[in-house]
Amino acid sequence: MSFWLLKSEPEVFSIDDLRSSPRKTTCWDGVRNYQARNFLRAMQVGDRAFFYHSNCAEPGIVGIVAIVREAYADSTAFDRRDPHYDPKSDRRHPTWYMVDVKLVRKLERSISLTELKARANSALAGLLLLRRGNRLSVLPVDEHHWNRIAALE
DNA sequence: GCCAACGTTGGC
DNA sequence: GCCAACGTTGGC
Repeated sequence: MSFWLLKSEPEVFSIDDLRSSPRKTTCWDGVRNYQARNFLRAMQVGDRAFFYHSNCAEPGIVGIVAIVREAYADSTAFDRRDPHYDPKSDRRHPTWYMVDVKLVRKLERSISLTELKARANSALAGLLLLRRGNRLSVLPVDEHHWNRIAALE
């Protein structure tokens, strides 16, 4: 089992939106960065991911999700009217992929980016989320980092 | 709203 | 292949 972190802007899709989704499941579409896409394709059913709120008043980890369907073609890339439309992606050889994720639970207490940063030089040294200039919306998380973060809740 | 960081595009 | 211009991300 591998561990990941998925960013979402809460004004676009929040942890509460996921909680109120049918079967508390959603497809994680719209990823248009090759490195992030490669991480999506490496995900396996049963993997866990932190749900992270970005670009908001208090960025941080707000929940835990499970991967419930492995990577498949992101259909929004084929839809001319979709903001994530990409004419370079074709149905036979898709450029972009998505996975399905299901809510495991919303954290009782969010873990803010500030809190994570406070441990950037100790318990969470090397955490990719804290790397300078990091903008990837899909990131792997080492198991020992996962455990240390989970212990902060 | 600002701006640093980074990815992509396209001319050459 | 280089690199300037441009667009996006995301913290603040």
